[in-house]
Amino acid sequence: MEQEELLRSNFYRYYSEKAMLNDADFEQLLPYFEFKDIPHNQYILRAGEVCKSFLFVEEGLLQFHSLDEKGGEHILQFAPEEWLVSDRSSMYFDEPSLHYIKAIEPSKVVFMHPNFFLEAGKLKYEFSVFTERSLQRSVYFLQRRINSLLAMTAKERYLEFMALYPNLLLRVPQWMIASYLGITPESLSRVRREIAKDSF
Amino acid sequence: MEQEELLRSNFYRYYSEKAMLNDADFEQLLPYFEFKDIPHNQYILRAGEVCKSFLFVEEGLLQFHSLDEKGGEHILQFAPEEWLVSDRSSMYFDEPSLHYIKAIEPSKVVFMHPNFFLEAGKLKYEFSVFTERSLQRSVYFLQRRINSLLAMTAKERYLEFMALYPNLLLRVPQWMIASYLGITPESLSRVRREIAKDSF
DNA sequence: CGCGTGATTGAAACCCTTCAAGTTTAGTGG
DNA sequence: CCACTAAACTTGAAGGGTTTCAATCACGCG
Repeated sequence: MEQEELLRSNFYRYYSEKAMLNDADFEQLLPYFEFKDIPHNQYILRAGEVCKSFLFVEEGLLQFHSLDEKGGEHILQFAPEEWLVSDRSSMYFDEPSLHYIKAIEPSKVVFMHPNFFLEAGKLKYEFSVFTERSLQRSVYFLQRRINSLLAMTAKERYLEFMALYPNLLLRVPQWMIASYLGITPESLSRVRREIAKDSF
Repeated sequence: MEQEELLRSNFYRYYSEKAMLNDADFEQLLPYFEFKDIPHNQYILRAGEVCKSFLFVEEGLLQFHSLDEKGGEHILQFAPEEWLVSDRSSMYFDEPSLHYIKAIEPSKVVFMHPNFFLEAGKLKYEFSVFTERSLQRSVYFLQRRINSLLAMTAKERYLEFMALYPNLLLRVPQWMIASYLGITPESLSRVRREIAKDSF
């Protein structure tokens, strides 16, 4: 890719701001990342494959999901611009993934080789700190989600979703949000009617 | 504590086996950990407090849970012998916890100061690798749990629980397992009857 | 226009909860 | 060792929330 394109990217801006990587660092790291365009509905990872990259979403929107034996799709995570997604455990333990990663908008994605993190950590200590923080934060969000699924009704979970991800409400079809919340599209439709009624 | 007691502990055996720490290393790390006896039903962490330690369960059984506004208890994790538990995000981001940690058996617990991990990592590279692995694994289990809550019925979740934690079945009252599964004790009772019926 | 996808609505079925009994179990003190 | 008690577990009936299936509506696009 063009040097100039890199400098303009969210990817560059994100890691230079958050983790203090500079031009020279990116130069060094060139072997460990690659920009790719992913068309709408294209899979990046399928169950059974071993996940080989961390994905940074430069543009667009990805989803991370599983399929049950009846073919039902269960969305574990949405990843819009500036989000990282991957199947950490498949990658880390070199085991076949149980999950899928798919572009639900035409997307530009940075594929980061696992060594990207190792090498970037060597270049800047701040990078390791930032990476560690990200991992801790993702544990926090996972726990919070479990707590919501254990303790809240569908309506409460939807209200929480609206508060946490207001930007996704506009971009993601309702049936996908329903899948994320663990309910059917029909139920979500009724929940929304309830909420609309409440606000009078 | 006695030197000899340390050498006999699960804590010592665990980290010497898994992370290659030796006697001299433990000597160095003495300022960063402390054994405590926790009686049955005593809290180690309450919502609103900032979590200050990682806990290694030497003996006994801890639970990590939240309370909803109606006083309902929702168990996020059980921690039997040789398990680590803490509120990572409260600790890492120095924020008040939303959770509770309580001994549900008389327990012996090793309180590990956050610097334990920093210092142990300096002493043995294997320790950092092992710690990183543990964190990745815990992300894996959290994701798996979310997937179960999204995709499975109560019965399926209980069968999964039996397969994953057979030893806890004997030690934990059913109403706590129900809380972990996100159902009422009555429902779990009926689920169990169903399963018993199936096996004829 | 006609088609396909997503959203809504209705009715019945299902799963799970709630509340209110019982029953069993484990622990305690006499 | 038994009797008593409290806690845990079970069971039933009624109710609520969600799903399922089918039909309808709304919209964007060739």
